[in-house]
Amino acid sequence: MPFAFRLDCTDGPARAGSMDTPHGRVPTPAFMPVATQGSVKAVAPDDLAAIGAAIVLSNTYHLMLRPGIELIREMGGLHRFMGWRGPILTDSGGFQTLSLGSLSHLSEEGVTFRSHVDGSEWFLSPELAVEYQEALGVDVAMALDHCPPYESGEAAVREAMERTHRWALRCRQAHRSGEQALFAVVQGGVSRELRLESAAALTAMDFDGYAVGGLSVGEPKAMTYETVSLMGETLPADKPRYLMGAGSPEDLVECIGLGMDVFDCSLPTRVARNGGLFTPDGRVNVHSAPFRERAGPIDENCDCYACASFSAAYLHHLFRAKELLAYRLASVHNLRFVTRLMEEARSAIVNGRYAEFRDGFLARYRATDEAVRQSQREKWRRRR
RNA sequence: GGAGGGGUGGGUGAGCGGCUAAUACCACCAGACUGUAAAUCUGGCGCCCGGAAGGGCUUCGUAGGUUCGAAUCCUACCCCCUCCA
Repeated sequence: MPFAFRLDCTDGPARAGSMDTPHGRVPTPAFMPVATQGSVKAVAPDDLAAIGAAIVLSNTYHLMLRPGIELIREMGGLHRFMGWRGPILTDSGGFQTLSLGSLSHLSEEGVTFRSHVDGSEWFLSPELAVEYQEALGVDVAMALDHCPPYESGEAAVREAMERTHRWALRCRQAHRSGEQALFAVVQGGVSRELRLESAAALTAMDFDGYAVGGLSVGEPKAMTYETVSLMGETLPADKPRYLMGAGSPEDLVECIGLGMDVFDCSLPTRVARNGGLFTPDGRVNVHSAPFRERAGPIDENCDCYACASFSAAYLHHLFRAKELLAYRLASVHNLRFVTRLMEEARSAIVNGRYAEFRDGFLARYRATDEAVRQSQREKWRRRR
């Protein structure tokens, strides 16, 4: 089955739809757990299925370094290799030109970089990124882009954007697979003008979907939302919009409201491994003292395996003892939290009550967050 | 009974005349984390005042002593460990 996106309904800028892929349907809004190296850290595919995750993201960059694209191809493709039957989207490695900036060098041809694994020298071009993703057999491939740091000047942002466009075209031309979708990445920093220009240039090349890249890289939140909002208004309505790298509960709820369909983020799983757990009343740290004797689950109303089966005190203990189960349970919980958030958002959109849903969620999530901070501040003050 | 070694902040354990309110690790208390080089990183951790800079007070088994100055040297005492009998 070739890739197809269907928009089911809208509620203001918010959209409910679905992406059909060779490995199944993805209802949107959708959150993609991040499986950088072919594994969502600390959780198994069974867990992902139980969580209700419809699609996961993996990374071409990491997989090419280890274990190597050719090996995965020989093992029957990434799906078989990692034991995941559902859809997979791979990032091209574009983000690593930023996050591993000190190890990489950009040229028009592509990016040369040193492996963080063994120091060896590697090269990735738009053509290779496409070839590799085809070899991995993933459902959605991303065009290689250049994601500049937030601190970059206007000229550098423009340069990165224009290079991204040229690379996107090369990816488009190199892309052969009829089954696999290819998404392009809009760049342009927080400049309205550049973003409009980028969206127009890439839309003209006709991709299967459009990602908004270059955000959540340290810019003020207001600028993120402003840019996302602009993209929600600008990108073609009949194609999926993927906001790359955003995944805090607040960002998800806000950005769905601004017209985004798909998200990925390492935050839920990374934060989980450090004891940070999402609840409707804000993020809590189960490693902290207040949870030592809490008999109830982390979140009374959560239907995840961790909350259904274990007390907060037990999770607290697992973290203190550095038991490996802690990472799994916490990751399962956070992934279920954001996945359920997607389900609830979709339902709200379908019922034409998205604004209400969003405002209600944010008010509660932030209010308690703020109350907790306030009480912490007072605690500090009293101690001193 | 004889010979030797040792007692340092919640724990392990450095220091062995001034640079030491005292290294480091752990524990503990917090914070950060957004297309994952992350089961990571950062800060705090004797008491009091201060937002901080900083200031004051009390600490290295106990009690004395030597010295301008002691966790560091001396004496006595208490306790612990090892080996021999």
